[in-house]
Amino acid sequence: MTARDQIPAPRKTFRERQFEAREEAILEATNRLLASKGYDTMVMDDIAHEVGIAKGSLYYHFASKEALAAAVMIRLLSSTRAQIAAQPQDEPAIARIEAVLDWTFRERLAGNIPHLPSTSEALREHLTDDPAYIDELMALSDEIGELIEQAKEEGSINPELSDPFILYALYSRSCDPTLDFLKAGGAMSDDEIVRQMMVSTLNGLRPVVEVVAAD
Amino acid sequence: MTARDQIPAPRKTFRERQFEAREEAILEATNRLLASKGYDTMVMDDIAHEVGIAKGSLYYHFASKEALAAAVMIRLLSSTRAQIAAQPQDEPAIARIEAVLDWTFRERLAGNIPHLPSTSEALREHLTDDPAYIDELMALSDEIGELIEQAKEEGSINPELSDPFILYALYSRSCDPTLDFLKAGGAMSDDEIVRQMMVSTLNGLRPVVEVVAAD
DNA sequence: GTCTATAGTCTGATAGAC
DNA sequence: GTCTATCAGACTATAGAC
Repeated sequence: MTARDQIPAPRKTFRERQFEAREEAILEATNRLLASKGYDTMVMDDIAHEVGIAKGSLYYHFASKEALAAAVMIRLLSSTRAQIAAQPQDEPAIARIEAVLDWTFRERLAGNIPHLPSTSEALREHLTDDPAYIDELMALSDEIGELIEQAKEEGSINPELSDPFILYALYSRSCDPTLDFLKAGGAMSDDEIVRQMMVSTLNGLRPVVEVVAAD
Repeated sequence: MTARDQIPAPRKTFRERQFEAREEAILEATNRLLASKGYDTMVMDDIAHEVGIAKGSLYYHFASKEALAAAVMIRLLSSTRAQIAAQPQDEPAIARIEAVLDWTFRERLAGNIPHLPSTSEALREHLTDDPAYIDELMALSDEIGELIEQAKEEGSINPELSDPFILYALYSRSCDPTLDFLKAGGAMSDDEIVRQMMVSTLNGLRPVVEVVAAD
């Protein structure tokens, strides 16, 4: 903003770079642990051990376990938004919803997504008090809401289902434990699991076909 | 088993009756608390206070918090089985599935069902080690599996969805957080919530209607 | 009332970026 | 030479099962 604009201010010292890299490593490790153990079971020592740093250092980067978990969740929301943004704008809305859902299922199967459902009560409260989290969640919900509206206009979603219902249903499918059960069962390939999840989810939202008697 | 069988009910019965009544009261209170607060948030003092007994007395009836929660879950499974059993045998299987699902949603909305999804990791492990719970769960799963098979034979379920998938999907819908979100939103009546849940769930399982071009 | 688990703090030392 | 992120790890405080 000053006359010094000639220097684009990439004044990132190596120190800052390392600081950020470590922070990213902490987030990455926490993400993994959250996906595998869940919030309650994961203890701060686990994270410290996984990253290979002292527990105290964690608190250099994040004020609390909850704040750390919140940062991970925000990261998840924003990578989901990135997926939406990456969809070709000329595709019909329903196809874009489908693609994002497909991506979500596959990420879940790969163990890259911390599961919200078993999120602790304490964490949920903290989350709803975190403006950064709320902002990100609202932004994502708006974007999905937009897709839902478009898909309805295109006639590819059942109009008797309300917009909030569809939004929540999509969130719910993203966390659906069915995926974990089938994966744990080991009898189905990942592709097959995703296929059945997609089929039943999308058919559930599709408009009902009126079968007219042909006489 | 002894010669004393001639006396069918010694005065112990009264005591037993009270014991059982108290046990039922504990289960009822725990059920309520589990439904409203969830497992982690619910502390043993809550239960003792709710029932109006000393905390120590809880341990006279149940060995641990987990055992108590397990007993509540078994109770839930068996009341679900009772619902299935109460369905008229001459109805098509899909109608019976529909009726049980409807009952489940309404019980949830009424706050009578402890929500499984936020079940803690520790509890889940305990549950899977509890033969009584496993037995009940398997029995219920068998009964639902039976209905699924029948419904498939009747042509009312999409044959490209596997039986385990459908079973898990039904369990999943029973715990679907969408219900809680919509209820919390307050913008929809209970009937409307149930209607949309039913529509999307059942359409998701229904066979795909082939639309044949009419030329 | 007892005991355990664990989030979170404090300390004093250290290496290395500035 | 100073500052800063880090270390190891003992320590406190608290909640909650039992």
